[in-house]
Amino acid sequence: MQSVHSPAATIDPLAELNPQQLEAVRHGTGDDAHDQRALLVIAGAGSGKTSTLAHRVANLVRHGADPQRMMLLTFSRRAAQEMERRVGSVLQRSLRLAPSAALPALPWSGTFHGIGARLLREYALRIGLQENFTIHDRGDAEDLMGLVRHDIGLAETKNRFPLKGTCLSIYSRVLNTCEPLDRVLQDMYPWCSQWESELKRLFGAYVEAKQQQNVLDYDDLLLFWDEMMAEPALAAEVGARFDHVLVDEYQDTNRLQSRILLAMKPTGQGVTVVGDDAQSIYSFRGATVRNILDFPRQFAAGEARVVTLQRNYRSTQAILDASNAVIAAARERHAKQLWTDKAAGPRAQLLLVPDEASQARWVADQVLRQREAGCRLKSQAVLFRTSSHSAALELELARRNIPFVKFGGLKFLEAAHVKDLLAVLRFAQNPRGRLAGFRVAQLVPGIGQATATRLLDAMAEAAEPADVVQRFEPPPAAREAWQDFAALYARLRRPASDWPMELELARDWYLPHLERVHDDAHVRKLDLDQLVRLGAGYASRERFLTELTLDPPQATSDEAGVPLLDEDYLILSTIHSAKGQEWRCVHVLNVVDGCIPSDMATGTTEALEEERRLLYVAMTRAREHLHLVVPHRFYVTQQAGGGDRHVYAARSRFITDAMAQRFDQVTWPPAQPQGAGAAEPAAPVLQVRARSRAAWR
DNA sequence: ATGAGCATGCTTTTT
DNA sequence: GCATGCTCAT
Repeated sequence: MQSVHSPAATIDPLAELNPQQLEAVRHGTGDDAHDQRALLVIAGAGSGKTSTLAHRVANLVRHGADPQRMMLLTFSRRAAQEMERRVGSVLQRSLRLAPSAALPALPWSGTFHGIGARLLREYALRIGLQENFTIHDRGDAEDLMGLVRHDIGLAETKNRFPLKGTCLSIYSRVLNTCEPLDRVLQDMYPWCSQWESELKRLFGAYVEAKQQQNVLDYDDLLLFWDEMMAEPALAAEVGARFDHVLVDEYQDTNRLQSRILLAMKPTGQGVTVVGDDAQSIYSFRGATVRNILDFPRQFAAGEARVVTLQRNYRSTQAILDASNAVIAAARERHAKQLWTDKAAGPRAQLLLVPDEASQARWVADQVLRQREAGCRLKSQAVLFRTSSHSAALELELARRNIPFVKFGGLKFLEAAHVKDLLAVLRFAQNPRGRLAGFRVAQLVPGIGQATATRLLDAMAEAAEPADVVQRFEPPPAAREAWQDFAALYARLRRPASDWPMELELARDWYLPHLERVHDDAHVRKLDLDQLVRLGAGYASRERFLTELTLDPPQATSDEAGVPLLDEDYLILSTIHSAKGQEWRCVHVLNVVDGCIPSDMATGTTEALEEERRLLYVAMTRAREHLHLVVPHRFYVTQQAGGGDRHVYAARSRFITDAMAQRFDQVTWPPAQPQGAGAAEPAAPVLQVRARSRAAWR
């Protein structure tokens, strides 16, 4: 958001744009209508990218484009909603709509995977899919890979065979990068190269299993879409449905995604992509910067028009100086230097603290200090490489009653009880899904693996698998409990939908089993209640299941419910989840070697370069204040409670000595003449307070 | 055949 | 510190 306007003052919203933004917004419309080339917008951090894209969409609509015939591919549903909101606001101002006028909906906006799922469901019958397919998330996909791996006898090889997770990563990488298996093995998984033929066999069987079970994994959503586009008639039909296809964060797309885009719009007419190669941080998922670098020369009708946005509206010059210095050391990049006419502002700070505990204390202190200085908690963020890095800080914040919301690294959908309840719904949605069925059947006491397998085999044989559930004969001990489940299942299978009522029914059936199996059932029940509340927001069971797996709750606030949103709270986020966002004040934790770059990622130069861009992304989120915290002693995780194994960490290699000159270097706590007590001022205070509280109990 | 009880190992980022 | 995988008694 680059500036604030009073609604009355602005009639031509384009007046607020700079010449390059204007060029991007107007391309192909008005005076420019003769130019129907594809458009590439290279948008540096904070250069008003979202605003430009929103204006472009609004401008197209003003020139007669139909929002129903626009495809907007964004990185998350949140980004899609934000885009919809801002397009609406621009249109409202430019067309002088009444504030109450209905904003144009962009029904085809979402992630590649989300849009893929919708298209595939719509075209299912024409491309040989059943339209009630369910979607496996990463965990499900791994589990299925594990089962298949076991079934075809690769689990007990003489030399250890790659784990199921590794197998899935390899499989996924082959598809997303469109590279042959041997190449991928050589480049990324050299230690698995000896298993090439076995892996090939495994992947074949895995694909077979998915198809028999009417399930798709994440990669299938792109793969089948791509295959659909390889059929000229279908490609033409789908392509013709959309006059405009706009892709945000193009630097984080992979080969498969760019192929889909090209197949839909081979001439490039109506195509807009926006991105910044310096912010590419998803290569672990197969994304490649080549997409954005090669984009201009891909289209039949000629080279794409390229517009570069270098003017930064977000950060002070001091913050840009520091960020520019970090990215300037990158090996290969689209040369570009961000500039601003904002005041210099305070220099970025490099904070040297003794350990993680003091890091947490310093950040908490600093957050409160900034708040006193008028910076709301919501305008401040703490960023970190890995979700677990915020653990110490979370404790400290809780102790001081500082509310926060954490983005990224959420494992809500991975909790066993949440998976159980969702499996019931998925089993009802798609009776051929073995994973869900297997899980659900074993919830019934007296039914274990053997009986569950018997059930699912019978279902796989049957023409109407759902009927098998009703007439299935479990062992006598399980008969009564099975009847209860069969009744629920019949209810869930009724064609007339009574969503979200059926979600409650499923939960009510599940609760006794939850209590039987888990001794912390009361805690887990809260998650289920949350799931039920979440479900009420979706139109149908299918939409709920699909969108929950493709776009799971991002933040703990999604769990905590709406009321919290009114309050002020601090943002905690992984750097990945901070993409596209900005705050007045940003703290980056653990700017030490081993964390940034992660010690998992120092193997190849590519991986290392990505870590550098990650730090760059973190730094460029800041508008006014930027603090990089460097804890000197870093505790080793994964050790039994109370352990004090630690390593002495060095400042991240991305901040060289020369670069450090651009920062204010501060040591905290400041050295005391006597030293004693300086580091732990909080301890005695807390004791006194605890005692005074205890007096009232 | 089931499931309780114990040992082991693995931990980045996300659609 | 948690989930998965194993063993063993029922």
